[in-house]
Amino acid sequence: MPPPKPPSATPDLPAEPTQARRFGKARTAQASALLEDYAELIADLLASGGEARPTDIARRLGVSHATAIKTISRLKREGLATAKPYRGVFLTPEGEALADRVRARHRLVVDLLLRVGVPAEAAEQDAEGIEHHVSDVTLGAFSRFLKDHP
Amino acid sequence: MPPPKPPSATPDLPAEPTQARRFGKARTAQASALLEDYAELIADLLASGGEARPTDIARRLGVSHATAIKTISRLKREGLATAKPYRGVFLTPEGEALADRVRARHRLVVDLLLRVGVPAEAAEQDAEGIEHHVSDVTLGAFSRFLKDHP
DNA sequence: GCCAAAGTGTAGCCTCGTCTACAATTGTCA
DNA sequence: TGACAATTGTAGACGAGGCTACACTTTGGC
Repeated sequence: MPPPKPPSATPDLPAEPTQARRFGKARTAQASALLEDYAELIADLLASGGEARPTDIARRLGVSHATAIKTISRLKREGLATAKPYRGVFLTPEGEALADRVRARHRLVVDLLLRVGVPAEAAEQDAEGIEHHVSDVTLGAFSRFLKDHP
Repeated sequence: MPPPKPPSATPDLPAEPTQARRFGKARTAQASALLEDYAELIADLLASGGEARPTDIARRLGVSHATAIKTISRLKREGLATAKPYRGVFLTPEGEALADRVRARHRLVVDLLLRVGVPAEAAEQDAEGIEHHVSDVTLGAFSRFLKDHP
């Protein structure tokens, strides 16, 4: 490859740092996505059934119980959950706060999708993946849009 | 934990299989996200600069060149790209098709976000993460919404 | 009271995506 | 022409997230 192309081989695309930052953020967002899903699900189970058991969590998420247990360990490591052996999982205050935020965001994303005409089934499905990448700014815009276009 | 709760410990949440399917899909979507980003970027570089070099790709994506090269290998393994040592990267027809699809989807997602009032900067940023989780059904809805609400 | 089934936990393995460090190639310019 | 700087490629490590297989608790029902 020719070295003398002075600064970059691609003059017209957006400045690299911007694009790199964007991709990087999308990558890190994905990293916390799993924990968010777990927190939300645990909160749901606790609220409705009273118990959050690894096997139930695994079944809901479509993974093996071993995987669920491993991720629950990570949740504990990050201070989001507590669990004593053979005793079910609970959320710490931070875990609950996270779950609340996630739940609100999920609802908002689904509502927005429905509002722009996405069928319910697809809205739920896609929201599961989309929600983890919606920034607060965008969330605010969604909420405003829904208020103005009921 | 009590064994005799007949079918499940959580009676009121949506049926497990549905939810598991949703999460599973979100997980696999994320798996192809990287390849999609690479394909799109390579197409951009090829179109504008004429060359797609591993180092440029790495810089744009904000990763080390080693990471880029490894991912390019995967692209080749999956039949999306071709590359000879020290000679730059090119897309196969399938790779180009993928890039086209990804680019169109990206544009549609950004447009939709802008249309509902998301600031340009946030729209671009969030779209980078969101686009990989937007199904064809949802994409169709977006396109219809934009046509009906110009 | 015991016991078998269900749930829980552990170990070991795999792939992906990322990195750093080191080796090899290229191509210009002195 | 040959050396040097940049690019490219390779090796090895690591953590996340997944799985299967195997071991250990718990607990209701007999």
